[in-house]
Amino acid sequence: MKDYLSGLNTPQKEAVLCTTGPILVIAGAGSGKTRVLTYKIAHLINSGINARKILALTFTNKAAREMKIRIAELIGEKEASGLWMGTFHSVFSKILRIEAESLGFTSNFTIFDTDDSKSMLTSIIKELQLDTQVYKTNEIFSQISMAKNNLITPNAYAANGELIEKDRYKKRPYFADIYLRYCNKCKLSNAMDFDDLLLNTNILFRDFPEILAKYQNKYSSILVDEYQDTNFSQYLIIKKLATIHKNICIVGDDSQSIYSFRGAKIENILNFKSDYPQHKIFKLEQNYRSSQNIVDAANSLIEKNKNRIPKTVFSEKDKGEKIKILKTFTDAEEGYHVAEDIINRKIQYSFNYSDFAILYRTNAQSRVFEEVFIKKNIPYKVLGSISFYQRKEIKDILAYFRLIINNSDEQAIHRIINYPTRGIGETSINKIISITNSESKSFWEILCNINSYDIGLRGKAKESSQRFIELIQYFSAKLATEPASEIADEIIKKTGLMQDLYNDKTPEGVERASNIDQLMSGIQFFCNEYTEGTPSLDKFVESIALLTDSDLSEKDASDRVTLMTVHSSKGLEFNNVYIAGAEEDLFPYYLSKDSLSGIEEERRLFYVALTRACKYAHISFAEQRFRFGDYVYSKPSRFISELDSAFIDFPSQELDEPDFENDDFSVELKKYNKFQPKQTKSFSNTNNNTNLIVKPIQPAKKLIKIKDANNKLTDSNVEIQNFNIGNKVMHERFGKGLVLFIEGSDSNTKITVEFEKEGKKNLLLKFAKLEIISD
DNA sequence: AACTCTACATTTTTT
DNA sequence: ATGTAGAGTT
Repeated sequence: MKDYLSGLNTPQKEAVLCTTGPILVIAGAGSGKTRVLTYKIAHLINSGINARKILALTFTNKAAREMKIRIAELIGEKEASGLWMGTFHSVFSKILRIEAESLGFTSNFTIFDTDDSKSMLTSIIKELQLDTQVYKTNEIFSQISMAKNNLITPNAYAANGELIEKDRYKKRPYFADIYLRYCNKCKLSNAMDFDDLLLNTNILFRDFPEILAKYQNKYSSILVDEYQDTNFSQYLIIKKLATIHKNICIVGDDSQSIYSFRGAKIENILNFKSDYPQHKIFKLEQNYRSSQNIVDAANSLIEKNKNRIPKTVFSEKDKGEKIKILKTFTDAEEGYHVAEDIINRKIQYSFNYSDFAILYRTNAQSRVFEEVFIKKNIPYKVLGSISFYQRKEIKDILAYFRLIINNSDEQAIHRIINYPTRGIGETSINKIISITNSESKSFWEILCNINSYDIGLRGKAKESSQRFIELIQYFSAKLATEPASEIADEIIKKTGLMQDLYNDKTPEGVERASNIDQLMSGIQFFCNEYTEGTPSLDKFVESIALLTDSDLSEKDASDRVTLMTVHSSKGLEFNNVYIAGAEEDLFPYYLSKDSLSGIEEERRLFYVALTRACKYAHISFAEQRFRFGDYVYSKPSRFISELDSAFIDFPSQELDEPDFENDDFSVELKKYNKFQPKQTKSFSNTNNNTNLIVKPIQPAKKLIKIKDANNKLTDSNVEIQNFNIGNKVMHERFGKGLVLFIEGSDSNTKITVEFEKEGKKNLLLKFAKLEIISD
């Protein structure tokens, strides 16, 4: 056994050695949080606690895996083997499989992924004949998700007058019906979505005290990582499990709470103290990752947040370089200069490409970097592109697997009942669905008893559905005895899927075929590694249901620059970090700007981005960015000016008053020659088709008002955000409209203007063509 | 059932 | 710009 305490500083050591009672570890960025957690678990086991009695919850599979390995290294594989460590979803899905019967599920229940949930919702909305423009699948989905994460079941929802009233106000009075129907369908499918894994755990613990007691006694120590990102549902599970022993250790950093859009409640960590009055707090404030400059700058930013636990993160590393701020004219140029900077630094300081990361707010921003990296021959990898398991060909095969494991899985049936084509068309499927609804039976059940119901399927459809059932049953019978690899092999042969794909010689077809190969070898690998009995297909599907993309693309050890969103960078570190697109409306993102909590979360996000850097941080923003097919002008992010200027390297006068009106466009335009005013574009997204007209009022320094087709000043619900023009322009509010001062332009100048229509944020970036008409 | 056309929206995503 | 979903066409 290693001396695992010697490598820890005082607060770390104290946190590790304190093994009983409620413990809150506030772990600043880079303060050795994972280290404390792993050492603490090792210490618990060393001090005689059976690993089986320890429950350690993480937020990613990756974090769980890495920690397990490190614990095994510390205390030996055997001692660590019984440890319950995993994500909330994986741990509680295991418990739910054990206890499934109590809730009316069977242990082979399917886990619906987001796509399954959404497509089920889409079909429900259509069945109820609701307006898809009002009942948008994505919005309904996230509303259901939020309800579930706050433990509001469909019945509780329907009984809650306030919620019902809100829906009525939002013109969506049927939301509760959709929600109820969705839950019923999931149940009929013997399926749970991601949120159900947590919700049903709560229901299980609420309705079956003896089951709750079993697990309360089982886990004598509970540890939770990334507590700031737990939602209410997770919070309550932990709270319930910890009531007996009260040995609960939560680790987190309120400053890094960036997942509220998924229901995470920063209050969980802020309220820990009042939840457990007898708690102890340990603050890890020494940052071992970043230079002083970076830590100090990040502190100066995060201090602007009101809602936080006070702490002072410090670094004892070198002062390091100041944070460099780069302003460019276009996004393309931003990419160019960043690439140059990477090349220079790589040579100057002998860095590897893998020492560099580019962090951005939105995935769409990766493009410009990819383009320039290709041109300049810089190797790179983009994280967070389409997931392997999201691909159609993979999902199709997985649907076969899922249906074989769980015949009730309606989403799986929909996917494959007519793939490959069997002549069971939409009409037949719709007939069955309507019976499914009236009889409250699963799709499969109806299909199996096709003669008992008045379905009216004609000869061919009936015959092929019979053969389809037999095919699935044939495989279902083999589940328990045959290894996954053999069944999978037979499936793709018997169904003709393989044939289809290998016959397709288009580049896409070849790629699809290779993806199938990859899946197959993945299954083979799973079977080879499996040690506890038969590596059956259901075990395989279970093992991948809760995986994400980042769990797969780990092994790539090649030397590349990493491109990813700030969100996915959490927990990682790089010697050189480039934060790109530090512009208002992009970072902070415009949809997050209307509330203080939104802005604070964006600020935390920026804080996370900055604190990924060990030695060097670089922030860039472009004045003009190609977005949604048009050029968009933006101002530098407020977060740049919030950074204490002592730690940054940027001409101060530009920083103080970042406003683009004062820039000389004509010079820039000449220099870059990239600016092309839009020729024509109608205000396409409005119903009333207003033609806006710009009218000069003064001849010398032209004062221009925006008027509508009736020659009236535009009313206040059209707000001009920004504009493009080939001349120097200034603008200011003028009553209901907006006044543009255009210097030296003649009356034929075309200009484009961005609008935001009240209540319709998604119109923010739509352009309208304006004409200048003379008096 | 496969194809083409059109309208539309456009964040972040540990599970 | 780009991707997708739904409608319409062959």
